[in-house]
Formats: sequence, structure tokens, C-alpha cells
Amino acid sequence: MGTDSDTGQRRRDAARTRGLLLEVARRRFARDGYAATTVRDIADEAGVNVALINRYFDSKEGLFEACLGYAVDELARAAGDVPRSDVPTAIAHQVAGTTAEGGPNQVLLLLLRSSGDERTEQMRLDVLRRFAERLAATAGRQPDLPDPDQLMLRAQLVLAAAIGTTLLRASGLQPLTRATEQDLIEPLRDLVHGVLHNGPRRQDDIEGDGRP
Amino acid sequence: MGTDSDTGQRRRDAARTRGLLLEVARRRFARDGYAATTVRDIADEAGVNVALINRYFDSKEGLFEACLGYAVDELARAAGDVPRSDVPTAIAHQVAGTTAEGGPNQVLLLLLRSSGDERTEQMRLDVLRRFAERLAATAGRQPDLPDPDQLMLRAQLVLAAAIGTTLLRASGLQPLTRATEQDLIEPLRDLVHGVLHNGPRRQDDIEGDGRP
DNA sequence: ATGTGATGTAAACAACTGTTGACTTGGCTT
DNA sequence: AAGCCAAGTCAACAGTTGTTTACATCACAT
Repeated sequence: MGTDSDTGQRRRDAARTRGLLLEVARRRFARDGYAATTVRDIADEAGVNVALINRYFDSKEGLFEACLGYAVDELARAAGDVPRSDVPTAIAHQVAGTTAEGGPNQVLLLLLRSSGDERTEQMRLDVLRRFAERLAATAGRQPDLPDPDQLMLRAQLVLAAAIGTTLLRASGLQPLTRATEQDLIEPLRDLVHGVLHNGPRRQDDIEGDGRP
Repeated sequence: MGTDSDTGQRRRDAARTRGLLLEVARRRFARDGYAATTVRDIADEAGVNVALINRYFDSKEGLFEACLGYAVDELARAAGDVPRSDVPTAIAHQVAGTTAEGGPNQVLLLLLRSSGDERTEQMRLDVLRRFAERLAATAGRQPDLPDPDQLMLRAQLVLAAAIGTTLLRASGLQPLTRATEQDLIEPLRDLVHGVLHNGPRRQDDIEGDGRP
């Protein structure tokens, strides 16, 4: 037959195993950080042998880089969906999102987990910078801010808020952790408008996505 | 003599050694996290033998707890200084502050570093919660928010922004890292007012600390 | 000066870390 | 059915980890 009778998937499938390792590694790295996560933890949870990590990813560092690459893609995809209108909603979605698995979002968490490696660290910083740039370009076309550096600073502040919120949610701080995506939208709207628009927020301040 | 001829301090001083270990540990734990920091790193940087960590703090975990305790005290002290008027300035000071050593602030960073220990974790969460409560009580007396849980959520969002900003600054993200305390005050003012006051920010919105 | 307890050191421990090489097993081709 | 290579396992490796034990040394009271 060549396939499992129950699941229909082959018992030996390199792609599937590789993907499984990646999935587990993402969760563990995001939740516990790089140093606190052991390759045996990952392999055991994935149900495969430790040696396969080195076979498919060369090293623990390589596996982490692959996870980071996934986070980059995922973030780019999420950022591409934002129509330039409702940034706060997109952020709330990203912060509260479950990335298809049920746990906390992972993507933003991975972005601030660090191995010691110089190259990986640079990669991580680049993503953060690019994301903040996109944030600045999308949400901040207001003429109030003269200095482009000022705008960038404020965009990074919004990014910092998103990341900090994600972290505190992952820590289990209540009521922040308990809050749903809907609960977060309004406060985040106020935050983004406060930082980026530097002024009052009215209901019809959002163009194109507000209620009719 | 009993003292060093140069420094005037005794060559064997338990209190001094203990303090030295604490100081180094705070910096390393804050910068690299719990798991990535080894007791030998700490002892070497402090210039003493590794065994002294276990003598003075029982274990690595005990040393970490001591660091966390320091952070708690420091934060309580900083929070006590805020006269209830200018919260954003206090936050900016805390985010950009150097805690007397020159490096990034440590205190807020320590608050999100985690060992695996359950008891320590609970301690960490308690501090965060109390700090957010104080933030809510101090800055949010506005009648706009009916639900007290809503106010708490928003206060925790502000805390999240502060912590996230600290983390991104520690990561070396520019221009956020380069920004001085003065540079951060205004954007943070807008952020706090946006989240907690939910409305426009005017120059004379601050009571007691604004320009005459 | 001298013993005595506090302070610091050195070396070793057992457990755990990432990694590797030799080996076994499965699935496909022929 | 046989063979062959990819996919997976096993066991060991060298180094590192936190911790402990036995030993040395300084400071101070006597």
C-alpha cells in the first residue's frame, strides 16, 4: 500500500517530518525562547528522532533560522492584506491571532526571540525595521509630523506596543490574556491614533472600513 | 591593615561580593534572559568563584529571584515618585532610564525574563499586575470608561507598550534605540493619552507639570 | 601570636547539551 | 522478488551546565 491505513499519509515522508519539526519548533521557540528550548524537546514533541533536526536543518541554529523565515513570510502576508485603511484592526488581529494552531500568535513572539548568532540577529532586526517602515507608510500620511525620523520613531512605538502586548498575553497577565480580538480593537485604535495621528479619534476617522 | 591600599575596601567582604554578583546578574539576566545566562558567566564577570553564587543565593534560581526582588523594589520606588500628574514623563524616564549603570534600563526587561520556576513566575505576574493597577489608578480617573475591567485592560496596554519599547531598544532597533528620553516623552504622551484618555491631547492637558 | 570562623578557591560530580557516525528499516523501481 | 537509496533510529561523543565537597586563606578576637 505504502500509506497509513488510518491517515492516508505515508509512514516515511521527509517533507511531512520536516514540516512537523518546523511547526513544533516555532511553538517552542516562540513560547520559551531559543536557549530554553532543547532539540530533544522539539524532536520528542514531534515524535521523531533528534538526529533528524541536524539532517533537515543542519543545526539548532538552522532550525531557528527556518522558523524566523516562516515568521517573516507570515508577517509579510499579513501586512499585504492590510488595505491601508484599518491598521489598528490588522494589528489587533495579529496580536490576538492564533496562527492556525490555537496557541498565542507566535509570529510576533518569534521576532524578539534571539539566538546568539550575529547573522540571525541582523535578519531579525531587518524584519522589525521593514515592518515599522510599512506601518509608517501605511498609517502615517498626516502632515502633522515634519521629521520623517519622528514618524519612524512613532511607528516603532506602535510596533513595540504590539509586541509588548503579545508578550504580556503570552505571560498570562489578566485581563489582557483573556481579552478577545474584538476587545482589543478599540483600545488599539485609540493607541494607534494617539501615537500616529497625534490627535482626537472620531468614529468616522477611519476611511473605507467604518460602519456605513 | 585589612583593607586594599588602593580602593580602601577589604579584600574579603561578603556583602560587597554578594552585591557585585547581584549587579552582574541583573545585567546579564536582563540582557540575555535566564536560560542563556550561565552562572560561570556571572561569576567570571564579577571576578569571583562560581561556588559563591550557591553560597549566597542557594542556586541560580535563587539569584534570579533576588534580581527580580530588586526590580520590584526599584519599580515601586520609581512609581512612588510619580505625583499622579505626568505619567507619560515617568514612563519615558523608566523606558529610557539607565538605572545608574549606563546600559539599558534592566528593570522592565527583568520583569519579562522568565525562569521556568512556578513561584518566580507568579511573583513576576503579581508585579506586572500591581504596576498596571497603579497605572490605572493614577492616570485613568476619566469618566469615559464605564467598565473597570476596560480601564485595567487599557492600563496593561500602556504597560505593554513600555515593555515592548524597552525590548526593542535593547534589540538595537533604530531610531528607537538612539532616541533620548526627551525624544520619547512626546510620543509616549500621545500614546498614553490615546489609550487612557481616549481623546484629543492638548498642551494644557497635563495638570501641574505643564509649562506655565 | 595564635587559633577560629568567615570568605574564597579548586576540582570534581552527574546530568544535560548539540552533534555525529554507524546502523536499521521502509518504500519504490526494476 | 531483489536491490537500492532515502528516511529514520540508536548510541556514543565531547563540551557545558548547575551544584557540591574538600581544601586554602584572610580577618579579627583573644
